[in-house]
Amino acid sequence: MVQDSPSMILSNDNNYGTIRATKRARVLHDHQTFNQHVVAKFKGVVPQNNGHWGAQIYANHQRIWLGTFKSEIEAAMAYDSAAIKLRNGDSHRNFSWSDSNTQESIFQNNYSPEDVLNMIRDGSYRPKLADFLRTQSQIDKISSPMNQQTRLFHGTDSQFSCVQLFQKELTPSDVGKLNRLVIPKRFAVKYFPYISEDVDDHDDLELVFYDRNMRPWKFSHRAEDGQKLSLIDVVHGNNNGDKSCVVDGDEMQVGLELKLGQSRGEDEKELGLESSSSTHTVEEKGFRLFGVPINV
DNA sequence: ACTTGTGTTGAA
DNA sequence: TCAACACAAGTG
Repeated sequence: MVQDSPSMILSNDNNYGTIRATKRARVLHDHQTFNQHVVAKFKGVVPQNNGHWGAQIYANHQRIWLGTFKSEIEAAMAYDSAAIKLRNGDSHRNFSWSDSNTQESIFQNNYSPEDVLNMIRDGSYRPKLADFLRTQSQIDKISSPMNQQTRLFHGTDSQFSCVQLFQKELTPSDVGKLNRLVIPKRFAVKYFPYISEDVDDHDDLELVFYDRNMRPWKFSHRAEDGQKLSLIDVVHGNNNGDKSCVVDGDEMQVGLELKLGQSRGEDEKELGLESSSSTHTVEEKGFRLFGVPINV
């Protein structure tokens, strides 16, 4: 029932792209009633006496059980997912580090290590990841090729690319003490979820953007459910000393509703900012955006 | 009765 | 760290 091929190549339709799994020879054992040429295995995957496969990962001097799975491949993927969250970049992966893995790490940024582990254990991880990936590709299609500008961010524990949604030149009021960033209404309408003008039925939540240092920038918004990860960045102006604020966005999950506040002009809407980031290292040159020093 | 996952150990 | 193995705890 179990094959003894030393290696196998899987082509996948999902988002793992082409994955090559290298199996390592394993000592034969026969404590199982029959069968038993369980000959190869993935890292972090351990055979169960009933033909199922268990997944485990070691972190901080302790073994963390990830659950049991019907196939060793599922178990191997569970290990990989846990490894992405628990280890930093390094560490062996059962499946090659593809762009999907990169996307997966972005997906995981929405959750704590415990959340990720729990989702892996209760089986909700894969579906959620698939959902995220699906939404992600949808976003890529929406943004027109002309505006599509890929930028590479180097986060503290991840590296990924994203698609620029829009860019806006900062105004004096944007960098003033009003704690708000005004963006053209057309951008809000085009890229953010629709929000009703109804002032009553809504709870204030926050929309978080992450800069290249994965520092969170929280904007007041209105939401119903779900989460979203967006990116924000600052770039140099062309000729003069102007700086521009670039807002990139990658929707991670559906169900979020953004609170854009009151519409002022015919053309603009504003975003209230809570200036979330806790501690920041001081810097010399640059300016402050919502009180947060911006290096240039 | 069968499955899951922890205890434990020896090897890398 | 890591996985092999034994077996107790958990499930229905």
